[in-house]
Amino acid sequence: MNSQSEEDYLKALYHLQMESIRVTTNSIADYLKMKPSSVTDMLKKLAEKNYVNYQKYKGTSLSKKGKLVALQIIRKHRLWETFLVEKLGFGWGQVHLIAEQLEHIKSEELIEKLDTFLGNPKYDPHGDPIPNEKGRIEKMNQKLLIELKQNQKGIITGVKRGTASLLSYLDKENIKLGDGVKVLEIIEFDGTFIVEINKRKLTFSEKICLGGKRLVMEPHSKFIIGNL
Amino acid sequence: MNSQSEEDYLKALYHLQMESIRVTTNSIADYLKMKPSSVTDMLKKLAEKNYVNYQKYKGTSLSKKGKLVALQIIRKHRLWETFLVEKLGFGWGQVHLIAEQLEHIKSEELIEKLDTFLGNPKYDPHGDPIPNEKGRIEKMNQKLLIELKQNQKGIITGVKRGTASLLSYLDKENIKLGDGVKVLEIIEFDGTFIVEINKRKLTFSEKICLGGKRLVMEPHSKFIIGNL
DNA sequence: TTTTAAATTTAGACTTAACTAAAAAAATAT
DNA sequence: ATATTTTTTTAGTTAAGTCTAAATTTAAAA
Repeated sequence: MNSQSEEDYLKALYHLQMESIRVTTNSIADYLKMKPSSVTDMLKKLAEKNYVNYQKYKGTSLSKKGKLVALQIIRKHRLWETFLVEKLGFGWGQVHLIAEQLEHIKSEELIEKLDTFLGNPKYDPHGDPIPNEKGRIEKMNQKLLIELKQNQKGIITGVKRGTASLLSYLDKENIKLGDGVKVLEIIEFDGTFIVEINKRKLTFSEKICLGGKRLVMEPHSKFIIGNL
Repeated sequence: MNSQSEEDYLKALYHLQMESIRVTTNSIADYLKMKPSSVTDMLKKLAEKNYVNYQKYKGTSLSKKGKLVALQIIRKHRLWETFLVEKLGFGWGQVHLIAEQLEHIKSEELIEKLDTFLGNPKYDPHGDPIPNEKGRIEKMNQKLLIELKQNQKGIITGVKRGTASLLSYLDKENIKLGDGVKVLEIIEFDGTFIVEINKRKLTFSEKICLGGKRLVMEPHSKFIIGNL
C-alpha cells in the first residue's frame, strides 16, 4: 500500500512526463510546492520500491509499475471529478481540490462501482480521458484552439492546463464542454482570438489560448477543439 | 484544521461517551487499537485545543466544541455510508471501512451537496441518525429486540454495535431495514430467539440479540425495533 | 578552459503520531 | 491499613515526510 505522499509524487511524475521527457528534481519540487531536497528523498524511496528509474543528478522517469499506479490515481481523480460535476452539481472550477483528496481513498471495489454508477464515462468534465482499470487511456482526436484559422469551427472538448481562475471564469461565462466555437477574427498584433460561443461574441487573449511561456516551442493551448 | 488522527479520537470519544459517562484512557486505547500512552499524548493535545476536558488520571469528556466536531465527522460518515449503499449498491457490511476514509475529506460544500443529492436522509443504512449541519440529532423511537416478548412484532430500524461479520451475515440472509420481525419463541434455557422475517423462520442466539458481555447491566441488543 | 551560476544531493533538524519500558497514581484485595 | 494489582502517565525511541544549510555535481558564461 502506498502513502498519500508517494501517490502525489507518482501522479506529478506522470503529468510532468507528458510535457517533457526529462523530469528534473526541481520541476517536481515546483509542481508539488516542495523543496528539491525533499523531492530527492522521496525519489530515492520510490526508486527503492521500483516505481521510478532514478539516477543521481540524471533526472527521473516512471517505471512501468510506477506508471500504472499513477494512472490508477488519475483514474480515481477523474472519476471523482465527474461525480462531483455530474451528480453533485459542482462547477468546473471547484472540483480539483476535492478530487485531490478523494483520489487517495483506498478501495478497488469503490472505484469500480463509482465507474458503473457514472455510466463508464470516457472523459472527465475537463475533457481529459479517464484511464480504465488497466491504465489504458483512449485518446481523443483533439486540436488546440490556437491551431484554428479565421472562420473555422470546432467543439470544445476540453481545457488544457486549466487553472482554477480560468475554470471559474469559464463557469461564470457558462461555457461548457460540447459548446460550439467559431473563430470570427484573429488580431495579428497580439494574437487575440475573437470567437463566437453560444451566439455570444467573446475575446480570448493569447494567454488564455496558449498558456505557458514558450509559445513557439510548446504551444499548449488552453482550449481543445475536437469531436466530443 | 484538524488532522485525521485528531478526528478519529474525537469520534471515538463521542461513541464511548454514549455508552458510559466516564471515558477512560484504556477504553479509548482499546477502541482505537492503540497503546494507552499514545492516547494520553493525544488527549493532552486535544485538551490544549479545547476539544476535551482532560485531567490526569481523572478521565476525559468532550467539550462543547469537541462534540460539535465529532458530530460533524459522524455526519459525514453516515452520509457517505448512505451514498455507498443507496447509490453505489454496496451491502450493509462493506461500507464501514470505506466511509471511515471518506469521513475525513475536507469540504463543507461537498457534504452539503451530498446531503442534497441523497435527499436529506435522516437515518443511515444501519438505522443510525444523521446529525444535521449544526450537529443536531433526531432520535428515533426504538426498542431493543431483546425487549420483545413472544408473539410481539416490530420493524427493523437499525443494528446496534454491528460488527462486520454480523452485517455480512445479515446481507447474506437478505435482511434489510424495514423488514418486519415477529418473535415466535424465546428459548428460556439459553435465551435464543426464534423469529420470523420475510416469511422465513430464523434463529438468533442471545449473543446476536445482545452483544457485549454484561447482559443484565448493559443490554445492548444488536437489533433495534422501531417505527421506520 | 576556467570561472561562475544553477541544479541536485547530503547531512542534520523538526513535527506528528505512533511505540516500549519504567514510574507514579488510583483502585482493589487482603 | 497495607499490599497488590491495574490504570495512567512520563520519558525516551522510532518512522515518515518535511525543512534549512552546506556540499557537490552539472551546466552555462566568460
